[in-house]
Amino acid sequence: MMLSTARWWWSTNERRRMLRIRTIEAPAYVGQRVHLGGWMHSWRDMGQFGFLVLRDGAGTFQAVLDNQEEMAKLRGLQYESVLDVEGLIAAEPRAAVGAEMHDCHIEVLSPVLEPLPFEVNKKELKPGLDTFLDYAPLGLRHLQKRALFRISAELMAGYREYLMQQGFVEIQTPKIVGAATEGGANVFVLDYFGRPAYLAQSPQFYKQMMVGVFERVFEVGPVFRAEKHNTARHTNEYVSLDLEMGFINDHTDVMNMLTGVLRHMFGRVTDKCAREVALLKLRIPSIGDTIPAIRMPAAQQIIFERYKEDCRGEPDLSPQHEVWLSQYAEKELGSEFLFVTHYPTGKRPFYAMADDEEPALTKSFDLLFRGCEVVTGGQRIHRYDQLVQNADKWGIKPEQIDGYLQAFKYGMPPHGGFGMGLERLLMQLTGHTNLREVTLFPRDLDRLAP
RNA sequence: GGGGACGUGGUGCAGCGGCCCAGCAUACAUCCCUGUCAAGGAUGAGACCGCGGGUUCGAAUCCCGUCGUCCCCGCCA
Repeated sequence: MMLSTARWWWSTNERRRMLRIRTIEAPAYVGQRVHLGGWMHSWRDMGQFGFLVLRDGAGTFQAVLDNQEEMAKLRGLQYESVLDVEGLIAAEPRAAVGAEMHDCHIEVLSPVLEPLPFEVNKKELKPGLDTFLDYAPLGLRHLQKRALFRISAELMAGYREYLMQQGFVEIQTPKIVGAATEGGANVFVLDYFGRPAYLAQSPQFYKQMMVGVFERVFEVGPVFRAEKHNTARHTNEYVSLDLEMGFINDHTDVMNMLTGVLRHMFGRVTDKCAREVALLKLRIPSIGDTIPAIRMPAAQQIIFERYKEDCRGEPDLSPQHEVWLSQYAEKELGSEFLFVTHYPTGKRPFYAMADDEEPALTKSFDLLFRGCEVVTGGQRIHRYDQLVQNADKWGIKPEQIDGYLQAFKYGMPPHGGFGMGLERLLMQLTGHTNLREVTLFPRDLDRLAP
């Protein structure tokens, strides 16, 4: 249950100290005079009296005003004005939560005088994405919108909670880096006291180095991709839930850890976000002991047989392929999740461990969730000479990745890990179709503010 | 980087050659209402139909350009 946030509050109305409580705690204070502080969510003037719904960081609560003097204080105020309302919490069966505030005294803490650009107190948020993002500080106050980010917070909390139980240590790796050698995505270049530096596109190298220190590490942090992609499932900055773990047998150990942490994260959302889940009408997926896994070539064979498109031998899956495979997994395997394993060597970074029996394939995996890729991971090469050799094959000179190689030179255990896109996960969980809708302040091709 | 749509009061939409000096919902203003909870009712204000050219007797509507937005693909989380 949520901790009480009740605090003593100096009332300028009453010239005395009174308890300020949060709206969701209010029903527990029936019979007491308290303060509620919050935003004017709605105001329904019925003539002789009116209903004021106050919204705070936790929820909403209704106050009934039947005093013309108090009602007059709301004249000229727009919604979202910040009010302190002092009054008596009374049991009232006609109120939505069985209680409401009576005998209210209002103090206007911060008046809003200009009409809002759009309504934030309606059931659904109306404006288009661009308009919404222009007014994100306001729009994010919408109950559905903020429910989304409360769930996001619990996903992160669940991620941390589970991994710490599993002996992982949380780390923060640098986001300003001196070399951009991982390949794949483009990196942002910045001026570092006259030298070029880059925004980290992944904590990959650093979390691997830290396996040499703690064996098991994880990080929750931003990553930056300078790709000029313009799609509904890409942004240029996102939150990556990373982990890396030592002493594994192969990539399936990492997949099992991922399965466990996801199950825990969803469990935590179910426990802690019941109101948000109900508000958004979410269906939280259940995860059994294991998530089904299918090898890349077999996946392509299924696409060929069931959907009549021949992508066999292609190095990667297209978004359409991922949708099809998810459909297949749901129908035939009863799972909204599906691991696709053994991506070809050429499609994966130089540190990816090749499969023993089929060296053209890697011990790697992607996790598909309701049709979209949300995680990529695998086993890494841990032998120094092999890593140097492979880097060379990818055209990377050892001196470029000096610090990284050092970890391996001085002994690294077999290890692996993954990176999970927080917003991607949230998007799929909440049924949104544009990543920007589930990113607090998205950064994309042409949006840098707010 | 390639392809496809769409720009109409604050917001979200309708209208797609003359019935439109532009309609609806909501927001906003004034008023009515003693149980609202997407409150209801009355009245009112608010848009030179993204911008610039052109076609036409006549353009929100057709054409060209331009800017902006959205979507799909490449790439990826």
